[in-house]
Amino acid sequence: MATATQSEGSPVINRGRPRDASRDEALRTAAVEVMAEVGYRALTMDAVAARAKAGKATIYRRWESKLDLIIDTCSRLVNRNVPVPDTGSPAKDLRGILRDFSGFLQGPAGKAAQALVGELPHEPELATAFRATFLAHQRSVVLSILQRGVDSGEFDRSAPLELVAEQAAAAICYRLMLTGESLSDEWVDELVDRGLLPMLR
Amino acid sequence: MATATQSEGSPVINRGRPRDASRDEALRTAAVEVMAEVGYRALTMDAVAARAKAGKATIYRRWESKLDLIIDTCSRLVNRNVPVPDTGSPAKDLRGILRDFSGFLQGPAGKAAQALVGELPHEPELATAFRATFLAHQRSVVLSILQRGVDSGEFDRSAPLELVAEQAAAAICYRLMLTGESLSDEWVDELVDRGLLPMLR
Amino acid sequence: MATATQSEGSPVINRGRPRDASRDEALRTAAVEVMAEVGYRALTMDAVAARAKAGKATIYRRWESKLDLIIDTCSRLVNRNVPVPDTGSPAKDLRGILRDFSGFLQGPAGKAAQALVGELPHEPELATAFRATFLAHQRSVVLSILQRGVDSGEFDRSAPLELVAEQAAAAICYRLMLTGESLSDEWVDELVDRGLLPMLR
Amino acid sequence: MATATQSEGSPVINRGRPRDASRDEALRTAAVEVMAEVGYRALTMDAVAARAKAGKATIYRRWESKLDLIIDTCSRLVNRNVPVPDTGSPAKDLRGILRDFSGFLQGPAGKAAQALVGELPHEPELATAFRATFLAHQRSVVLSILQRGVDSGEFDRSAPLELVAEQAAAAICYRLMLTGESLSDEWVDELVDRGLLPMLR
DNA sequence: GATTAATCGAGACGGTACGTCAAGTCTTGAT
DNA sequence: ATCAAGACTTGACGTACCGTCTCGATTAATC
Repeated sequence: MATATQSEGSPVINRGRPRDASRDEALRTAAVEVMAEVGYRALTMDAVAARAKAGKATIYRRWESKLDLIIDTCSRLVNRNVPVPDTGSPAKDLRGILRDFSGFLQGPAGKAAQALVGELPHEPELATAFRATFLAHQRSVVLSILQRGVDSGEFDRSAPLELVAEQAAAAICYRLMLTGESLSDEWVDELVDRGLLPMLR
Repeated sequence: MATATQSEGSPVINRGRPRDASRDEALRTAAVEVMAEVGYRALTMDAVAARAKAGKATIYRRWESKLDLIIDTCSRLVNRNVPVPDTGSPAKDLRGILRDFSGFLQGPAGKAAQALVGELPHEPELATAFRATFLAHQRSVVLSILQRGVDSGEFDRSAPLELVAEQAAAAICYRLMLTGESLSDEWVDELVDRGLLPMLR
Repeated sequence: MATATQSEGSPVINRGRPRDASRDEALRTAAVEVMAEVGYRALTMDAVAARAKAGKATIYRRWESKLDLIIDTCSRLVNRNVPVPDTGSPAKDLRGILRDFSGFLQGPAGKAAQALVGELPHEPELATAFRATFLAHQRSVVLSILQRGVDSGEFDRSAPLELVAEQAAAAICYRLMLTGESLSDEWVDELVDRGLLPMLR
Repeated sequence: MATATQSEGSPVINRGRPRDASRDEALRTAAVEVMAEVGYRALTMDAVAARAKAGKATIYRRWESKLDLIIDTCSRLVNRNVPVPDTGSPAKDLRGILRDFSGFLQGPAGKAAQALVGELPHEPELATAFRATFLAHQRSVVLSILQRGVDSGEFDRSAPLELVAEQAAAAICYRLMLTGESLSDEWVDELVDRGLLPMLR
């Protein structure tokens, strides 16, 4: 999988005109816009290039394929700095972080994620990257909150934390991608109170 | 959305050679086979036509597009007669039906469903059909089992049945489509025992 | 090559519904009309069938192919009864018959003939039929007039009659099909007086 | 009608990769070959593309249609440098140039020309181009020889030169396209001696 | 300051699939 | 057996997109 900028400290000195970093930005922006408008399937490299007023070669110099472009673009959307709430109440923190995720996923990142799901079974690299970026971070954050609850004695020591984290993510993704219903704060609260907390005793 | 055979009792007399129903069958079979081999993205109408020894026009006479063909084909896969278990133990029934769903979704139908998810946001008709076929039936079956449990007093009267049914579907879909982990019977049992039953008291 | 009506005195008695002869007429009329409107290339069997309110099978029961239909249809246009003029003056008769041919060829028959020319090299049967119908009759009529002139002593005994007849036909076809200029009576007269008569002394 | 290469001195600067002129050549060569093998009707763009190892888009970038491709290709065949004979004897020159034309038209160019004739009535642009390329040059060359004969006093001053030139072309085209007889040198000589020279006194 | 080499936008290139259309055959119910 | 209607297979059509390539023109680091 290609990356937009070579980050290894190569001993080879770079001769010639260096890449214009502003093109990276313009291309990723264009990709997100086109993706949001027409979806993954109907997104064409020509359209992205045209929107960014770039040549197609400029795209392929940075990313190996349409899929690669989209994965990289979406990853950057996801890898933002989420301030993990720590109010002293794990239940409250859980509601907080899931509200945050829900809100975030109702934006372009959610649409992008959904567009990629259909490609996962036949694109192993994509699947790996997708799980590493979209799923892993969310999961670890939720798990840390759950663990904090166990440590403080608020949650049962023998509660299936992994399963709870998975159920939290599953509920959000199901609504987002399958039923298409909105991820309102009220719904998140009900999910936590009546769906997740019972699993934690 | 096109349907392969007009079923309404139309007052218009049917003139000309009627559609060859065996072609419907052959085309749907070919579509499933090709889909299973190469996935949705790489499935081509030419390939389906060739496999069914049919002309492309014969496909387009029945379905408007590749998507339409796949939706219809998959819907028929899903709408099978699931014998709803009734052992007297709602918990057992729940495990049974979810095991059944899980097994079924690990076959071609599951792959097909996943392939369609990415198209939902930009294809309202597809979304409607998808939810009506893939989701609604599963949901109603689960709900009927839950209700039986409430009626028999085994489940709490105030339990959030809708939410439980949603969580059951969400868990399965999340594993199937997002994490890609297998839907083993053991996992289903754990899901029911530690994820769903706690929500029912 | 098929003919529209079986003319051989077959001993086989005809069972079942006999062919509707009025359909022959309707189909030929439709063929001429469509041909005149869009030309040979763009003429479709569906269009002819639709115009004649007939089924395609009804056409193919009578003619083997599109080409066959057109050849047969055009032949009937050409094989009309031309009253060969005989005024006592062979030169006058020549002008008369060529004026007649010219006028006739500016109608649908001329368009049809032109449409067929492009097909001749790769359709030997068509070529044979074309020459037998479109060319042979015209030629024999002209030749008979020329011979009459020789017999009466008005034309030279050693004149190349075949060549003259060919030049007459060539001139008309060239204008009709190649240059597209009109075949006016004045032009025909000039052709005869300054082109053909000098060849006859 | 499209032309393969823009030749006007356009003020617009040429951006992007320029057309590969060698593809023009390869495509025209392929077109002539396929045309010679199967004729105009059976010539397919796919066949031409395959023979030239080109994509279909590369053809359609240069020519609007099959017809356009063939017209352009044939025009180049026709527009060769014919050395107009000048032996001092206009009659001899006339025989020479008509022998040359005849020989040339029995090759691929003649077949191509014939294929196009049937399209002329319904394709005004084609007709114009056809007349400008196939007919005009031939005609002017013949006329120049005739004029030379008039100037030298060998041909009558009041001879209908235009008509003679037209008859010459008509005779050749008629044999080539209509009767299909061969354009032998003997026949050309007879045409000149007994058909054309008598018109010139 | 001149040279060098990789960049840039633009768009042509071979290839593949698309969805449409026509030719000629076959199948229905009705006459 | 005929008729109109229209479904059927086959195969070409002209378009669109992918990923590569080639052009003239920048642009920065090296010489």
